[in-house]
Amino acid sequence: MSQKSNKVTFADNVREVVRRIPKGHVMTYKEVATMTGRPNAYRAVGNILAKNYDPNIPCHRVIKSDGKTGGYNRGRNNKAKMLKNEGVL
DNA sequence: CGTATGACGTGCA
DNA sequence: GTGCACGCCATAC
Repeated sequence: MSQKSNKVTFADNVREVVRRIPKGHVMTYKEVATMTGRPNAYRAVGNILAKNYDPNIPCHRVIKSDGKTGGYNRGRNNKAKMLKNEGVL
């Protein structure tokens, strides 16, 4: 645990948090930022995901505070559709 | 080290 | 209700 010699950067934290999001649940960038400890760094959160979106990370479960899907793969793909497919209204 | 960028958020007109 | 501009944080170059 605890990252000893491993440098945990904001990106690592964000990825971990996003990966912890259960199916049928979505979080806003601000929420994720708050979970990482930087409630005002929602900007960095989007930046991290934007540059380091992994296939194991449901970044599509991360939406905007407006309830909009925001973006996924540098685009909009069918984020809203896939979310609905998972059980997110 | 400084600048630029980015999948955002909020406020105001 | 919609559109524009500014602000914030971290990473990359």
